[in-house]
Amino acid sequence: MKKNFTQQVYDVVRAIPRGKVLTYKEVATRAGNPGAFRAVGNILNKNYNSSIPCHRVVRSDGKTGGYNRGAKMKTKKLKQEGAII
DNA sequence: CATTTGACGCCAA
DNA sequence: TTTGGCGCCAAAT
Repeated sequence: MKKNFTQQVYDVVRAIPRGKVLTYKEVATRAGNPGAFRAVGNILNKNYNSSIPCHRVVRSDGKTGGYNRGAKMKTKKLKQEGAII
C-alpha cells in the first residue's frame, strides 16, 4: 500500500504514544519528507481528526505551537498526559 | 493551472 | 544568547 506524504503524517501522529511528543520536523522525517515540516502543520490544520492526537505534535523550539481547540488546551492536555516539552 | 496561505525550522546578524 | 529574515512543502482557493 503506497501511502502519500499526507497519509504517512496521519499514521505517524496517530502512532504517538501517550506521554510522548514529537516535533513537526520529526513527524515530517518519519513521513518521508524531512523538509516538509511546513506541510505537516498545514495538513493537520486543514484536516483535524479526533483520531489523530495532533496535540502531541510540538515545535522544535519547545513551544506547543497551535491547536484547533486552542493552543492553551493543547499544552494543558500534554501536561495532563505527563509529556515533557 | 497559478498563486497564497500556514499549527515551522534553520541560519545569520 | 536572542531576534529577524528566508526557505520549504503540500493543500486550499
